[in-house]
Amino acid sequence: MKVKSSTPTMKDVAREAGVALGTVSKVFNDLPVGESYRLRVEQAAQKLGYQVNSYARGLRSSKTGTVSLILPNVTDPFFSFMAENVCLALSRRNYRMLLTVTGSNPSFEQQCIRMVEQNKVDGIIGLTYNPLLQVNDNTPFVSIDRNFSAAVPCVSSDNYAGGQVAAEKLIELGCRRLLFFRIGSDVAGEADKRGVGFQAACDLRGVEHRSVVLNDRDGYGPFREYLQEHMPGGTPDFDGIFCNTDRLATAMIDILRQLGQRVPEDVQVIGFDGIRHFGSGSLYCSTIAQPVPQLAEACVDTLLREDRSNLPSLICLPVSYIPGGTTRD
Amino acid sequence: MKVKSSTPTMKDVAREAGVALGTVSKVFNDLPVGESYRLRVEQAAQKLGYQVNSYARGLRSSKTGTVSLILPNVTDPFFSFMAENVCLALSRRNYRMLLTVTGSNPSFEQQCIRMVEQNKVDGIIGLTYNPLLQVNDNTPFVSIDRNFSAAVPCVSSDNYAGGQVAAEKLIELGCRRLLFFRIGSDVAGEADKRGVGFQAACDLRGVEHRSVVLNDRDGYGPFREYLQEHMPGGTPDFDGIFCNTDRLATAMIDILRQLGQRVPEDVQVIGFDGIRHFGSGSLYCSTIAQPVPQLAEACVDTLLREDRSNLPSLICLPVSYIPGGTTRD
DNA sequence: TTGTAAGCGTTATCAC
DNA sequence: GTGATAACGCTTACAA
Repeated sequence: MKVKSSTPTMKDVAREAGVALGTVSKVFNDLPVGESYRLRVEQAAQKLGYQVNSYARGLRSSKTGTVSLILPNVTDPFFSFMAENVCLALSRRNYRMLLTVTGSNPSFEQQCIRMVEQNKVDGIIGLTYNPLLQVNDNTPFVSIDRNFSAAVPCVSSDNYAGGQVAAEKLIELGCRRLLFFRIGSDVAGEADKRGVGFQAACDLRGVEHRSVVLNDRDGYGPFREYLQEHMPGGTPDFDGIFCNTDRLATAMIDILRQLGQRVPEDVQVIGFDGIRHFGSGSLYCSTIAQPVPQLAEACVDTLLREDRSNLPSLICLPVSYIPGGTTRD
Repeated sequence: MKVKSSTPTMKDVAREAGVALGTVSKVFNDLPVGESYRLRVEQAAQKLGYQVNSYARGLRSSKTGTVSLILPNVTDPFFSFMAENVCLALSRRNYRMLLTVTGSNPSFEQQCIRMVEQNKVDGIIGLTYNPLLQVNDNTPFVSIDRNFSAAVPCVSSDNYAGGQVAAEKLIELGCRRLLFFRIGSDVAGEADKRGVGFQAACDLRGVEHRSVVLNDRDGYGPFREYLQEHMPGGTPDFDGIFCNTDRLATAMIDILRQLGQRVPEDVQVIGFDGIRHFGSGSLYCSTIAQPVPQLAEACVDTLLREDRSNLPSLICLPVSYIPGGTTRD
């Protein structure tokens, strides 16, 4: 399976083709070259198995064909799906992906940025939690779900609309006493709009709603307590819950069932993300699905745009409601 | 959040520190340098925010500090967990990870190898399905789960022992009529030993066992039919199933339940991998868990070893049985 | 349109 | 131990 080879250089190709070094370079950069020359160079390159050395090219022209993706982790299905789609979108454009997982550690995030800057990538796509992140001005950066400033394009789902749709669906399906559960980091992000949209839609329709908002470090305990306390005599004083992620939703569904409630008969639940079961591909819950392939494409597209003079500061992609068995539809 | 900077070079650091260029280089390569000089250089570098340009270094010394990981996908929890752990293991050693997903497409796998070779990575860790994969002899390569030849180190779980343990557990828990279900690619791999170990252990204990072995493209249909056909009058003629992956196990458990069987009361099931539920972190089934962090560490360790003269051709790491509710323990 | 030559930032080889 | 200098493989003016 292994194969010998003493990596040929442009000089070798030039000699083989009987042309000058510069001509070979031009061929590989799609610059105008006499057709007969181009052919000879291509044949010579083929014969020698030549490939441009991207480090030499990177050194000379600061174009490395590499983009760095920075993610908190890649075990969460949303992130791993994102990683896969970014990787594919980059492959299509003949770019490579440098992946770094930060464990949501702000200082490590900063360190990663430094490391990839040193590595001279053509750009960075980051889903980070460090609000003070310092990124070198000449490294194109696209943020996922976090709006740093107008100068840094942010790609996200239409979280606000997603929250609205969740509320409308629950109401349409008969709910009148709604709950919004949210757990996440303290860092402000686009995802916060899920709750805002949800509440706005409830208010608009005059439907009662309450919120429980926690930080990651609180764990699910307070949610459980809330649910328990709001079931006097075993009957819940709520009939629908919108959770800010599918992960939270599945956890809440488990708790509800443990507490003797039926989902979706007694309580309907909608999550957010559109995570699918690893085996069957079915949903864990009814959900507002994020368009991950499109998000990935938008990130790559925005990052690699030729003209970076006036980039959009926010790119919002439409979400879609998908029934997943935890609502009565 | 953005910050100005016109990337300083070694020359700048040298000037700032009042030393020669070569001295700066030595400091950054941990070569012997007078202590006072080292200090001055470090201060100057700090002050200027200098970082070595890894492309220049890569061009000159062919050490790029980058390793490529090639995986079929990163949405399968086993692969994504692997990716994350490889990434972390590399980060610890100050290496970057270039990730490529191949979609199990053999020709694309080959193309990826070419691409990363062009990118001059320090090594490749690959989980591939192309049996004819051509890898440049001077690019260190470590294979996951596939034994190409003695020259290519392969890292895998102790699949044989895992199969044995699965059989022993099921027998210990009262099973007497066992089934082995396997689905996967045609390409021979270490994972094939799961079935071998299972069967050997059954034979050793004189316990009846049958196998159903399918190819990915067959889908689960034939398994369902097999199960149905082997339940005359609703009573299965088997009482334990070992599946070659957790994914398959969860699918079979679903089917068994649809067919009116109770798991684990009527039929006990053990899977392989140790995949955990994305939300709760609980297992999907009783399983033979692969030591993914250790596998990742072993890959990186083997790939980056200084002395590559006599590498092991196979590194087998111990697996462990974990009850997950689909066995009676 | 083609060939020549000067670097890009590092590392490594020498004299000092 | 330290400091000039020649590569590494490529791109890109610029000259032919």
